[in-house]
Amino acid sequence: MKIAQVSEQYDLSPDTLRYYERVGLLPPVNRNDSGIRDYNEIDLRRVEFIKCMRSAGLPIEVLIEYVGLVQQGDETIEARKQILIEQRAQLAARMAEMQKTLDLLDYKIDVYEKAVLKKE
Amino acid sequence: MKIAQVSEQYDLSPDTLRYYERVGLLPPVNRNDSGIRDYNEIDLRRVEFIKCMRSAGLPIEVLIEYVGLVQQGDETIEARKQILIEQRAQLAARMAEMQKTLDLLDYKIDVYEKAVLKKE
DNA sequence: CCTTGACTTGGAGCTGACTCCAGGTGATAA
DNA sequence: TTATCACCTGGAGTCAGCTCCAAGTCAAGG
Repeated sequence: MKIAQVSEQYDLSPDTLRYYERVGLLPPVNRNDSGIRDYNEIDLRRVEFIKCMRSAGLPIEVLIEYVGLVQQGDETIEARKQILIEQRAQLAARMAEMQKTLDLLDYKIDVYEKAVLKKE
Repeated sequence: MKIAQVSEQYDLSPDTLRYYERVGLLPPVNRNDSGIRDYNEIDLRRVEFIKCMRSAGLPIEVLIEYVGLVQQGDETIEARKQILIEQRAQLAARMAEMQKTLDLLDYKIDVYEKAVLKKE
């Protein structure tokens, strides 16, 4: 699968896909005889994983470390697990913050709604 | 209340507080005779609101627009409400994305946990 | 009187994460 | 054969949101 299709399928620009590869977030993708990237199933699963993690705000640096450990084999399972646990905790903390903001927004919207009704 | 105390109380750097004022996120704070900022109760409530919104990722530009409308009085209540509704929706969407990622992290952590147990 | 320390300003610099661009290659279509 | 098109590369540019800095002011303590 060429980069344009991957780009479309995962809604990531070709530049972003190449950027991910460049910084080591995605291990080098195989090329055809003309040097053009040909993404295989494994690459696609990686792209999907990265997209998911990035969409939740996990930093690229952390993900680079994680995929580096994956490349190194089973010795690194414990280290990988620790990274995920740490990131899970930070993610949960961010979500809790956001929930507070959501509650405040709901409250304020409600107040505005009542103000609008009163004016009418 | 001087900037250092506000900084401490809300865990925002003095530079950040001045930056918020500079870009119009915080209306100009009163100064004492020496030109030093003296935050009053209203300022503090604004700081708290901004901190809350920013911690959930609402863009500064949107918040500037919102506080601008607040300054303009009751005519803008409907517009303000619409901004909050829109931001609430985007926030909820981001949280839903994050929940998916959280679930995937939980699943992966569990898989790693089982892998560790098997090895022992 | 002089120093210290918290404050002021305008402006430059930084970080993370892309995003864009110029210049080049190779396969296909007219 | 020539033009079009998708792809390639290295490197520069962009954006949001701070963060830092130099140079200056002022009040209080020794």
